[in-house]
Amino acid sequence: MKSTEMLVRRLRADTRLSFEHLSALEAIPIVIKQVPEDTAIVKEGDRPHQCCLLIEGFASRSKVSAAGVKQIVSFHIPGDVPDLQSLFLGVMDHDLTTISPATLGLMQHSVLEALFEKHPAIARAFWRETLIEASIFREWILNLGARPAPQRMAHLLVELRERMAAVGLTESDVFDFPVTQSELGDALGLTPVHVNRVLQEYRARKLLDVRKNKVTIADHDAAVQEAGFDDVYLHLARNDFPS
Amino acid sequence: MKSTEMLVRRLRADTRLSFEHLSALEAIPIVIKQVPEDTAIVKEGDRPHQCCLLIEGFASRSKVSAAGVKQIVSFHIPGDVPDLQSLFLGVMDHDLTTISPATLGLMQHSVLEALFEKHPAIARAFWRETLIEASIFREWILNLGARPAPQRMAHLLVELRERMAAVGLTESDVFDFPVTQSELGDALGLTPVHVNRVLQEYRARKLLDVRKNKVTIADHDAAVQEAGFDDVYLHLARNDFPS
DNA sequence: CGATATATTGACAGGAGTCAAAGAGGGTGG
DNA sequence: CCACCCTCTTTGACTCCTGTCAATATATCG
Repeated sequence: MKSTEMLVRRLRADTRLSFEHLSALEAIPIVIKQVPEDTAIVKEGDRPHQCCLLIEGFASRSKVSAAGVKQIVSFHIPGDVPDLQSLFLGVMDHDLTTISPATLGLMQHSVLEALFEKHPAIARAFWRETLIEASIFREWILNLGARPAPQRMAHLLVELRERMAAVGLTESDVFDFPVTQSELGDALGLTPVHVNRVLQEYRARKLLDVRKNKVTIADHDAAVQEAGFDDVYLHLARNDFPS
Repeated sequence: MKSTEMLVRRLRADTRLSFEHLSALEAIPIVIKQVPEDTAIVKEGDRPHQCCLLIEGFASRSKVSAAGVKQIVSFHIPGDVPDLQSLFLGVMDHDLTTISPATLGLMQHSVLEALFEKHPAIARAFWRETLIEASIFREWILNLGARPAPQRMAHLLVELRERMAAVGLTESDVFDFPVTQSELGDALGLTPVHVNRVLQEYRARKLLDVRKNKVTIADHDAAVQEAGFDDVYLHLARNDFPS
C-alpha cells in the first residue's frame, strides 16, 4: 500500500480535492518509521519540525492535570495527521503516543509549507481537517459534560466506528481497536472499575463489546440510539456537500 | 473605536502579523450589527455565508445532547471570530448565542476568501487562531474529565481572565463577564445548585467571586495554584515565539 | 410594585470513585 | 512445554461527590 493511501482515503471521505491535488499529495517526500506501542511521538513542551501521518496503527493524544490525572483528548486512526497543528503552534500542549505498534510517515514542516504555498486548495483541505478535529473536540466536551457514563461510552465507540468506516477500516460490525479499559477510562473521565461495569452491562444487553483489541458494535442501530449519536459533527463530505 | 480594533489586538496577542497585513485586515468591508442578549447568531444546522467578528459583548457556543442536556463548549470575548469555521465546514454543528448585548461585525465568506487568497499570511494567522481554539477545547476536555468541580470552576475563570487580559479587557483583578450560575453549570457539566455551593466556598476563601456580571479573581496566584492553571495551551505569542 | 429570573438553603438520593483482592490472559525463559 | 510474571479484567463492599427536589430569598425590570 502506498504510504499516502490512507491519507487520500481520509481526505476523500470528508473533503473535496481534485485529482491533480491528490497526486501532488502522493508525491510528498515521506520518511517511513515503525514504532512500537506506547511510544511517545511528541510530548508536551516539544517544538517539532515535522508532522506525522499515521499510516498504520493507532495513537492517542493526552494531557495531565496538575493533580496528576491523565485525560485522553483524542484517538487517532490511520489517515490522521495528529500533530498537524505543530506547523502553526510552536509548542506542543499535549502528548501524542501510540497505543499499538504503528507505521508513521514523517513530513518536514518545510515540505508541507511549500506544498501549501504551491497548492492553496491543499492547504484548505488540511485546514478543514483541523476544523473537523475541533468539531470532534466539541462533541467530546458534550460527551464528558452532558452524558452519563454508559451513554458516554457508547458515543465514543460509535464515533470510532464511524471514523473507521469512513476510511474503510471496518468489517461489518467489528473493527480493530487496541484499547485497554484503563485507557477508555482516561478518555471518558471514568475509573477503570466503572468502565468495566459499563462494558459488562452492554455485553449483557448485546449492544456492543470491547475485547481482545477489537470493538464490536453488535447492534448498531441500538447503539446509535443509546448514545444519542448524530454524525453531523464529523462533517463527512456526504453531509457537508450534499450532491 | 474602529470595528477591527479588537480583532487586531487579538491577533497581535497570539500571532505575528506585519503592519501591511494588519492594514489589509482593517480594510475589510464589515457590516456592523447590534444584537440583544440571548440572541442566536447561528444555529445548529445552519449553512451561513458570513462570519461574525465579536466586537463588543460576549457569546457562547453550545450543543444539546439527545437527552436534552445543554453543554456550553466555549465562551467568546471581543476580538473572537467564533464562527470562522463556517468558512470551511458547510453545516453548523452547534449554536452560537450572545450572552450579553453585543456588537457584531459581519464579514462575507467571499470577502474573507479573497483576503486569504491575496494574503496567505493572513490566512495562516486565522488558521492559527482556529488551532488555538482547538487547544482550548482540549483543555476543556481535560477540565471536564479530570478535575473535580471546584478546580474546574477555578480553571474556567482563570482562563477567561487570561484571555480577557490578552486583549486588554481586565482591570486589575476584575473583568466584565455576564454569566449566570446556571450558564456556568452548562459550561462545567454541573448543576446550578452545585455551582452555587462551589462559588460560595471560593467567596469564603476570598479566592474569587462571580457577581453582578463581573468576575473577580481576588487572589490570582492562589487561584492559578488551585486550578492547576498553565497558560501554555493558550499559545500566546510570548510563549510560542519567545523573543 | 408586582412579576419573573436568579441565587440560596437544606434534606436526601444515587452514580461513580476508592480500596483491595482475586481471576484471566499473554508473553517469556528455563 | 510449563512455570512464572506482568498486565489487564473482574468483583464486592463501602464512601463521597454531585445531582435531585423543593422551598425560600434576593435581584432585576417594566
